[in-house]
Amino acid sequence: MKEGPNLAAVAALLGDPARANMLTALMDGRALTATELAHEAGVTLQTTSGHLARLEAAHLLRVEKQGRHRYFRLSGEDVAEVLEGLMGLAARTGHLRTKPGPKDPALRQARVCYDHLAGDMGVWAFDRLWAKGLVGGHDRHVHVTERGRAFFAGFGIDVEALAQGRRPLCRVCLDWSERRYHIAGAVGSQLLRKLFDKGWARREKDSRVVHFTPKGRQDFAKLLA
Amino acid sequence: MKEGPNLAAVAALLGDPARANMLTALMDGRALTATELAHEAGVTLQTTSGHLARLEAAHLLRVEKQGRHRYFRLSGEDVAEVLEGLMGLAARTGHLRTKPGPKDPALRQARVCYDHLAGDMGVWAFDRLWAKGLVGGHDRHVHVTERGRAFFAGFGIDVEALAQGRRPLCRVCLDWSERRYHIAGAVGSQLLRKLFDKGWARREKDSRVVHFTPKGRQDFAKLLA
DNA sequence: TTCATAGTTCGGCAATAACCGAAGCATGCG
DNA sequence: CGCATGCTTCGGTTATTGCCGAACTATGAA
Repeated sequence: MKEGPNLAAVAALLGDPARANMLTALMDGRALTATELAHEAGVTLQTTSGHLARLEAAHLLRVEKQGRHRYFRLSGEDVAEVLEGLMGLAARTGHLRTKPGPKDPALRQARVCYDHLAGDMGVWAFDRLWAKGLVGGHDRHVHVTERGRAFFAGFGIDVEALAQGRRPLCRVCLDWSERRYHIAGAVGSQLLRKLFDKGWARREKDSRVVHFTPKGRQDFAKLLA
Repeated sequence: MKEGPNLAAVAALLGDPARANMLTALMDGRALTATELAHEAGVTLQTTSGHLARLEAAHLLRVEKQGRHRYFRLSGEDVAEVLEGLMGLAARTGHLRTKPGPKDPALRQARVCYDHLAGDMGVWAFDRLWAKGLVGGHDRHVHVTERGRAFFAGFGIDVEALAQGRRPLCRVCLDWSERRYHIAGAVGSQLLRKLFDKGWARREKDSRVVHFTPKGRQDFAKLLA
């Protein structure tokens, strides 16, 4: 009758508005304190505390103690991926939160997803990497090609070194606004970092929105032309 | 504070055990009736009805009406993908369920659906009829062609006579094990009857299972070759 | 028409759990 | 030390919602 793991328990955790708000706030990969998350969720601190305990028990969050603060962050990229997927389903049903807020277009254009680039720009970048034969594979199993290694090296990303880490080198992540894949994994993470380092883009404060400078956009386009 | 679509509403839908069981049962892409889903979920039909209405309203399910049955299926691959992702998170926490149960292979191969042939054999027969140009049309509106009339006459089925009756001459029926169409309607009914009359197949007692004799299978294959 | 099956709607009950106030620890600072 | 801050635990209230029995509608078969 029933097959596979019990998804209901996890989904129920994500299904509470307060918890969902907290997780959404953590989608950008930052670590936030319980007090900050309480504010995000719009509930009192003691309520938040209970929620966070449950999320941590389910291994959806990791916590880092630091003095009298406790910093919470998503436990991994896979959590962010599922959250993005759920947003995709929600967006499809027209269940937009309220109306598309003022930040919505910016969010659709470029945003942080965990620690890599999402939105229109993220999907475009993945498309170009693929078209240029810098990443390859089929379905969702993606890898960096030989030519890709050279390309990333030229961009200041040492793929060989990343490959030593435990983290999957290259993954894809489904984009809720574009309904297509963008690049994730260690390479995706480094790619976004380089965009910031080079001054091509910067993060909006307290938001997932990523702003490209005019020149940055131009250079990025040229890079992947 | 809040960015992006409201994932809580969708996640809450997936977070109920009964609904999660229904969705899990639909994960393989088949279409199931409300009664079957009620059984899967372990709740009564009226409870199921409410759940299905909500899932459909959220566009997580699509429904196909067929006679007095309503066949539900996942609305798309993206839904299945999110469910998979949630199972992944659940599995990570060690929330495994009971083992998968054994299926009934005979039922999948050939069975009675009302009064016509379903299962692997039923879908195969419809494919052949279609490929040979004996039935035609598009989408779900199917009719017997001129050549088809001659073919069925040769098999002992008088299409002209059947056309006099109130019952639709030729319909298609969605197959739950193959999740494709097989032939139904008056012609489908007569076809199955002829299979029994000719001794090519027989019904298992108190079951929907249909057993073909070796010779019957051979002759049927030759007929539609 | 009459009967059977598939599914929906309605109403009330019961269990869950989200919420907050208040009190209790723990850490850091002066 | 005393005090403030960050967070957790406890208890009781409240709102939600999942559930089923019963009655109702719709389709099909005889």
